Amino acid sequence: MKESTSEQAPFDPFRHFEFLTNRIGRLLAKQVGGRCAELGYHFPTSCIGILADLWQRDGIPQKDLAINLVKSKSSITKMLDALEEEAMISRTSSLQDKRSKLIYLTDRGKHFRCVLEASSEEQERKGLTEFSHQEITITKRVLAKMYINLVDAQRKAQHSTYE
Amino acid sequence: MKESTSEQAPFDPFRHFEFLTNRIGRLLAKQVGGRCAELGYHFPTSCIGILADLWQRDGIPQKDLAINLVKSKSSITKMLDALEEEAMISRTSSLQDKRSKLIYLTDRGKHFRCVLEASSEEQERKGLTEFSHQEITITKRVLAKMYINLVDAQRKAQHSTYE
DNA sequence: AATTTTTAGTACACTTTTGAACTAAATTTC
DNA sequence: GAAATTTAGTTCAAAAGTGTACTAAAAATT
Repeated sequence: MKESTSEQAPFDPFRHFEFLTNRIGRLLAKQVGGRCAELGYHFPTSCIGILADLWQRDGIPQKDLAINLVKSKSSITKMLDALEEEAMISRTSSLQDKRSKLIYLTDRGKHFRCVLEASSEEQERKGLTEFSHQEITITKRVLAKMYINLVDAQRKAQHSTYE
Repeated sequence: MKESTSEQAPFDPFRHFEFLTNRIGRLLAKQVGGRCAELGYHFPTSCIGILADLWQRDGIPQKDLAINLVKSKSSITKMLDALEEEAMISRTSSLQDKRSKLIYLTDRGKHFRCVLEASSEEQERKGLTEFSHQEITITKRVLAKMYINLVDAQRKAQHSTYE
């Protein structure tokens, strides 16, 4: 079993979060995007991330979306254009801060949540049969915390002057 | 605790793998990309995924890279152009199958692994202090299996005639 | 063994995403 | 409280990624 040569052990991308999350993220996005297209919703797949944030809390400014979704603010602008086109969201200028625009879901945008959640849960049931409930709970908790930590670091880094 | 109104419970993106993996994937990619740039390597961040696969097994054809990385074959062509430019890999026509090109790491490409792995492990140590060894092991195992299942499904779907 | 079909990779047009420059509003500094 | 700095969002050019059409080779069909 043991190699006594000077050869380096083979690299295992599956042991590294950066590769695992990245690839799984794209694979799942593809799945979700495919299902949405079938259901007749026509906006770029990545826009669903914006809706996810709005389902959690409505009426947030674009800069928050950019930070949470890990996208540039110009990307968010374009994605919102697409979502507005499809009547999923509306932009309203904030009264407190006239620079800022608050993003709200339309009824269509709210309804879409039910559609997606249903198909999403079914997909997850199918895909995660090999794992125990506990394993899945732990995995989600670890990932959720990882995400919060990373986003937080990102948010802070934005304000500091990069060395 | 219980809501007796007809209001829907707030959506929690953190409970869904598609959002968690996608966002964490992009956050980690940003980190890794930043570190590589600092070290003087100048190719698009996503190209590191190609190197990761080659570190695991050298001399594989482009189609395998496309499937494993969840990218189109045209993307892989462009990424390999960039990596070749930076002298990280070389393309060799396969003798068995003259259509196919096998991708090999150069010495520079092999060496880069050590550079990245070192900085990657340090980063992970810092980022995962709150979790037990067991939690991390479970999370990685679940993700690794998820990835294998998803990629496999993808590979099969390619061969079937899409309804 | 000639013809058809499939497969691996490239080329190019098109979409998505980004970075840099810009506008307008808010905040800070003096 | 006027001037300088920072911040939120848009615009536009450029980069990264994809889909379609293509070439050449392999495999399957006849």
